[in-house]
Amino acid sequence: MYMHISMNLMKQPKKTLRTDARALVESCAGWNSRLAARRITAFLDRELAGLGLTAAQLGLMAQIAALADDTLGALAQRSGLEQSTLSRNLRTLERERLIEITLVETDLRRRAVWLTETGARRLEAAIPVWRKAQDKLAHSLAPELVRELAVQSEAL
Amino acid sequence: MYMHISMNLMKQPKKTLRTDARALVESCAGWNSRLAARRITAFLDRELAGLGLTAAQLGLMAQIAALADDTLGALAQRSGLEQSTLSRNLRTLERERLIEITLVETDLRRRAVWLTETGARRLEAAIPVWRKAQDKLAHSLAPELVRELAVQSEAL
DNA sequence: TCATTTTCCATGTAGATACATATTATGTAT
DNA sequence: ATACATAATATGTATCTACATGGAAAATGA
Repeated sequence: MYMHISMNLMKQPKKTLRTDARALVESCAGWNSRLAARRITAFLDRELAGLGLTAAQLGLMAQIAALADDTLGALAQRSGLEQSTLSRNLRTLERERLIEITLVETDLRRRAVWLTETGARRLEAAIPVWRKAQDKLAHSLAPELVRELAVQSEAL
Repeated sequence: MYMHISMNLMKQPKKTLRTDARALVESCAGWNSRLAARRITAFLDRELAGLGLTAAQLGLMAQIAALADDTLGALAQRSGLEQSTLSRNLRTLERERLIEITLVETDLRRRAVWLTETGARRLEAAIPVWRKAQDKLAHSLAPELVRELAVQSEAL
């Protein structure tokens, strides 16, 4: 307590700031989670190279393939993506004819998404490659750990 | 094993694809790491609202404050960011006069970064808020887990 | 010293992400 | 039935991210 006061009086904000900054860099869940995500995504992108799908696109297409209720809102919810983000991410898949988006007859505000034949084939081809990549990745870190993190982060 | 063969012969690629897709969605380290990062970042952004720094900017400024050797290349290395990504992320901080980037006299290819007085004050103000946010976040997930993940992902 | 290579950084291009806002369609209350 | 509120999605704007490439400076080699 006294030390804290004296530090303030000593006017060495630079040094304190550097120390605090180092603590943040070391322990910040935000920074570290993004760092891990960048590295893992880069790794998967390398492994998936040549398949015509990035790791992010593969994930999104799997979400679409896995979904029964397939309106954009439900998909955004399940994906943990902003509705507007999803809207734009879908656009690139749509442009490549991997998915289709159409009106829902019973409610013209809604849109439904599904994989095209091309999209289904592309996803089907990517999955075994993804499996190998995931196994390889598991040598360095446990996917269940990442899964656990994703689950826990839902509460935030 | 027999079942696997018979499934292939049964030609139900749709159903198999859906099952595979669900497995991917559940377990993919890429998808899950990005999902967790999105959620954690969104949480921190909410907690930091009004400070004039996003979670990403706070992290980057802390990296700068923590760094002794402060050329862009070294910073990119330490940050685990692409050099080009770093270059652009710095630009927004520079525009707000939170950092300064100048030539290194002894090697005109290099640039050095540091916090301005404004930047240092902004960071100093943000740190206690970040600490509170990190503590609050720790109720839902362990930051050490995220840290561990970041460390392990370096090997990929 | 001059040509070549290498290093460092910026920029072109493009996808991923989110907040605020606009748009259109549906639901509701009078 | 009309006016208003609500819901689903798209769009404007901005940051984050990375790959490929370009430009300038330094290092290297002959």
